[in-house]
Amino acid sequence: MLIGELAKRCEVSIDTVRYYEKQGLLSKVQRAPSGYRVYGKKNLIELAFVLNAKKLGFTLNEITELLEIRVEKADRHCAEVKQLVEDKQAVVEAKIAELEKIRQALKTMAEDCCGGDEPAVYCSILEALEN
Amino acid sequence: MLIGELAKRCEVSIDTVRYYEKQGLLSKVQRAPSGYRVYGKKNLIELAFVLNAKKLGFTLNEITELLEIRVEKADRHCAEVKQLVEDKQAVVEAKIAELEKIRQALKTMAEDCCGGDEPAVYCSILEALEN
DNA sequence: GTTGACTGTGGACTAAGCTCCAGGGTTATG
DNA sequence: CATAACCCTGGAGCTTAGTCCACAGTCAAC
Repeated sequence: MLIGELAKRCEVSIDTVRYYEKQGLLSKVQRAPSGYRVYGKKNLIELAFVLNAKKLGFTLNEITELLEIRVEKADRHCAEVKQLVEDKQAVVEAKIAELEKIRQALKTMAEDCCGGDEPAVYCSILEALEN
Repeated sequence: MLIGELAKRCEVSIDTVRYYEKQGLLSKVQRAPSGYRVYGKKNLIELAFVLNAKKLGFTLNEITELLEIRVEKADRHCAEVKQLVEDKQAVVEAKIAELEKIRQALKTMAEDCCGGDEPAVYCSILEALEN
């Protein structure tokens, strides 16, 4: 499998695959005599791992750490992996809480505004934004 | 009031104030003979407006639009302002929904993991990430 | 009159995660 | 053999919202 097929299968761009490789997120890949990268099932799983972690909100740096544990599975503990997941969970929850506040503020603002064709001279939203 | 005081009052950096000015977010400010920027109450309110909008998740570009409406208050309608707020609300809600999904996925993963001192060879989290 | 705190400008740099490009080689198809 | 479709590398550029820097002028206090 060449890079184009891998990229298509994983629904990412070729550039992204090469970028991940450069960032050390993908292990060294075999090369054909032409210099083309040749991928196998292992590489596919590895890329899927990276992309799944991304979908869960992990940064590429954090994924590097996850990959490290994955490679050294035998010498690493479940506790380490779980910790990373729980840390991320906490970050996500904090972000949700913040967005909830914003959502509520926006909702209140929108509700207080007449929203009509009246000129905005006394618009309650503009006033609220001035403090 | 010079830039340092304005910045302190609004709890932003001096660089940020100058940056906003350069981006056209703050209207032209008076200058002392020395070239120092001299701010008044109007400028304070304007900066507060920008910062409040930022806190609500508006980008600087979107704030530019809000400011435009604010300046042309008389010729603009409440409906326009309200629309911007509602659009942002929708974006925020979408983001929350996405994060909720992630939160749930992380939670499930963490719960399924023993999290013990066992080597991570059969860690359910690592397995889940491989698809 | 000389510190020290403040302000000015223009431009470079940062984070993250790609995306695009030029200039070139390779492979499959007709 | 020609053409299209694919691949290679290195490096530049993009986005957003600033931050930092050098170098220089200004102002208040002692």
